[in-house]
Amino acid sequence: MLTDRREQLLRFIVEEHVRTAQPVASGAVVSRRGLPVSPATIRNEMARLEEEGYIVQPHTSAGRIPSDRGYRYYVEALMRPRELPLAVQETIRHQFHQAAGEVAEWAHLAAAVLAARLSYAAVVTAPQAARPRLRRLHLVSVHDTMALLLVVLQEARVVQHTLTLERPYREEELSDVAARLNSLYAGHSADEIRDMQAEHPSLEADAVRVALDLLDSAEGEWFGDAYLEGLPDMLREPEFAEGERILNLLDLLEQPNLPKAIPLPRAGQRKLTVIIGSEHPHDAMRQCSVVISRYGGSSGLRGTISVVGPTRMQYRKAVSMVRYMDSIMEELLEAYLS
Amino acid sequence: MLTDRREQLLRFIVEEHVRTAQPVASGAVVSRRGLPVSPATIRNEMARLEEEGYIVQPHTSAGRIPSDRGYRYYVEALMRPRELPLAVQETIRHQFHQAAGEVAEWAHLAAAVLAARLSYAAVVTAPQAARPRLRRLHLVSVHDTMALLLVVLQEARVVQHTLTLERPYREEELSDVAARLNSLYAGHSADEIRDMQAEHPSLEADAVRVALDLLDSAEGEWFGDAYLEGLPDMLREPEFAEGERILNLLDLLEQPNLPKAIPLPRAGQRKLTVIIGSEHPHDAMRQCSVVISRYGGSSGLRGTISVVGPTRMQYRKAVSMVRYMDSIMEELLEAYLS
DNA sequence: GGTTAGCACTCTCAGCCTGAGAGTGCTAAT
DNA sequence: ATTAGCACTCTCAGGCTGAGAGTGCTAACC
Repeated sequence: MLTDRREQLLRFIVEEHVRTAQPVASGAVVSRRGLPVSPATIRNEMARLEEEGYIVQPHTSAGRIPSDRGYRYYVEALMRPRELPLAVQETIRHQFHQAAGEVAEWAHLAAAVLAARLSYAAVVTAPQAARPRLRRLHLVSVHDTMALLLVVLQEARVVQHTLTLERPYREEELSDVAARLNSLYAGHSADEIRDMQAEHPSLEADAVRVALDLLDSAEGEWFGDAYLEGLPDMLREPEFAEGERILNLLDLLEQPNLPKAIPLPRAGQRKLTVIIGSEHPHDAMRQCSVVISRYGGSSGLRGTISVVGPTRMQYRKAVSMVRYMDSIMEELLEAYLS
Repeated sequence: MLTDRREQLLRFIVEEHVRTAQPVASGAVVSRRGLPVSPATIRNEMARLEEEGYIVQPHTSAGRIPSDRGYRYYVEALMRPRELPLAVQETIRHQFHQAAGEVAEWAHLAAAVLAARLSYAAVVTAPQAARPRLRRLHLVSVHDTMALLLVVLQEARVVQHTLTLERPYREEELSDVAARLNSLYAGHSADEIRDMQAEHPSLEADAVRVALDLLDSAEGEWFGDAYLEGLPDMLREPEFAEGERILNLLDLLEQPNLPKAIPLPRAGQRKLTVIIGSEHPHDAMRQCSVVISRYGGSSGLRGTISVVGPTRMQYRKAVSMVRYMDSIMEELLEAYLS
């Protein structure tokens, strides 16, 4: 445990460094806080904090900056999370009211709002059933020998695939096929459908096979519907000034790589998790911190909300923003998809 | 017009500079080509090319690099475009055979192939009707007071929106509504539907209104369905080493800004267009060249294929790749959507 | 014990100079 | 028209320097 004064000092160093992106010097601590002690005293305390690994010196004649361990201590013990101001809550809520026209749009908007308010990158995944269920399917003719199969999942997500027809079908025939399959399978998961073991004539069999494939590939929490916003904002932070770093992160944060970059917190863990710098499994992320939260669950639908910034992140603001977006997504789920 | 020897020289300078990313020196020209003249002769010729604006010297003691005007001359007169080797054509064709399951996937795959083969960024837009037409619509219940409206466009693209219901509807009621609207409106454009001026009861009216909105917003060639691949590859070219440049391009090439970055060639222009460096309207693109082509048209469906790279681009390869992808997209359109 | 004044020490950073190397332009001869 | 020869210009990496920042240590102090 740290003494009270050292905690205060660590807090100040973290917050000051986050603000200025510069090392914090002993003199600056005294003058900026009007303390009744001399810089030398602060230096002694700093030396102790450094011994214990909470802060480091970039070089001999620089001030101190927090280490990842220091940030961790700050997040755990010193941060004092705060609710978002009511006015901000109102504004955000209003934005969602305007645009709540579509489910995937929720996630997109959530990411955009997070990114805009924090100037970091934000990733939000659309709500997804842990075990995807078929809500309804449709067949639409697009060509003599081709039909479009639309699969609407429980969570109002639509996935599609084309089917090759072995003979031309009229639009009504296709509707009939879809209706028949719906009456059998609507509301069921892939496994349940497989268990039914029904025999189908050719086109129906094709449709069922493809629908099952689509259901299967809709499983897994990350894939398919993650919205990333604000990446350039984050990359403008001074720690990423070097081109090579930008490119590494760019590679890593492209859609298909997201799961590698941001590991999902285990289901058992508490709702909101912070991953700081060297705690990341992936090298390129070692200069970043992530605040991530899972929403949903009660309704069977889940998703994640996360913010990616430099380790020198405004943790308090990021945490309260993520918490709030989480609650908004929960509400929307509750209201529209239960 | 340039003398024959000066043309040869310009061609060599362009191709050598593209290969090495370095200024080309008079000595290098002689030794790398085994010419029976001395470097001094080359220098005299270079001085002439420079006077006429085809090449420039980064500084007094450097070799020459092509100016934008030099690249332009190269593209117009010296490049000798070539068909893609048959083996490559085969491989690519094969990839499309494998994955031709979905229309939007064509565009995505085309972008991915271009990016991978050229190591530049590629943008391909999915085929879109100039005047969008409704192929079919569907209504799916997702909640007591909410339904999902699916609008399938002529080109087998699906757009969706949710409707708020003023009372609960059964699934069959929704199907009936959709069926009625389909029998009236399937195959028509937004304007035609508006002209019919039909009166509808509440839910139907809502559905029609939203469907019209969706049809309207599906208009315009750029918006909605552009696939961008390979951006990091391009940004690794040495001309973009500086972080600030990367960020500017990153901002500009994000989905919503694409139309600003890559202006569409006018319909009247010839099929394939090359835009070189300073010819770009947008500042941040002045170090880039774009090879862009429009595909489709005959079937009423259109889209664009483009490659974005540094001005120091492998124009010949880029042009032949874009040409070939264009022909592939045409074929697919012809085969599946006519 | 904790605190502090004083000071030597270390390190970075920007500016400047330097020599090597690259490649040119010019001149005069062919 | 070509070219050998040479002076010239410019970049680049390396080394040096002085200013500035901030520290750690010591010895004195409360």
